[in-house]
Amino acid sequence: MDYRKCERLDEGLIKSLELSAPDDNTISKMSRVFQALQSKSRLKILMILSKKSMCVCEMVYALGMSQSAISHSLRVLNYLDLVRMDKRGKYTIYSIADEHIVTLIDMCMEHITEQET
Amino acid sequence: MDYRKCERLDEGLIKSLELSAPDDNTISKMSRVFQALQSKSRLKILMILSKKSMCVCEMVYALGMSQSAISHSLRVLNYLDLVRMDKRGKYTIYSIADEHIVTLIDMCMEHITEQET
DNA sequence: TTTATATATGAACAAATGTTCATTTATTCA
DNA sequence: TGAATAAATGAACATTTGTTCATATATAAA
Repeated sequence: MDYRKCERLDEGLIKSLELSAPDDNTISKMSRVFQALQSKSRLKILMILSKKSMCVCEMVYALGMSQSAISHSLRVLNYLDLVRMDKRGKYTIYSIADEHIVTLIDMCMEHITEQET
Repeated sequence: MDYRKCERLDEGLIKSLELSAPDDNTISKMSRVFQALQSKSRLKILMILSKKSMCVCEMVYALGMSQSAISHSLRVLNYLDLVRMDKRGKYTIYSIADEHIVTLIDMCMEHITEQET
């Protein structure tokens, strides 16, 4: 099937939309960020960190997850600059990297809750 | 190892944070939304739909993806209320469900671009 | 030093995902 | 009606993912 036959298709218009689209590299980075937010564990970590910066021990207690699982999750979050880490002696204190992350999560929450009505 | 021994841990404080945390069902739904946004294909679809509502044919042309891949992607996006579908004759016109989605994507983009500086 | 605590990481494995290919359903028009 | 176009879907497959378990590293305290 040749979908270029579609009578709705305005090739010129679409071409101009393509030009204003973000490049593939940007899309890849965005995809990786959403990929990080897609895990329930990592979401829970970000949500609790948005209320209070914490060391790993505190998260183990607060989230009821294993230390290993939390550390692995934090590594991903840190790699994508979603959390910041601050090593103080034997503790590593994690915190939310910036307010965009909080907004991102809030928008998603609002989307969910509005859908319910 | 018993992480409750951590001297930083304030069990009362953490308990109060747990109480204000969203329930597991909400987290699951959010996770599914981010999961949907994590695919490059679906991101591209949402981004182009944010500029113009389109039928599937137009997207095939604009995104250079197969009709099947696009349809499968749209099914996921529709299931999660990220896009709206409007059947008009033999065409199905898809559009962005609400402005939260656009904000969500914009926040992510801003996060990416700020990180680069 | 030795011991305890805090965190990071590697390997491995089940589970989930995205695409392709083939086919089906739906709609329009001749 | 039959042919053409538009869209949806099922099966199958390789790939990616998140956790667990075991272990390593780092720091502090005794």
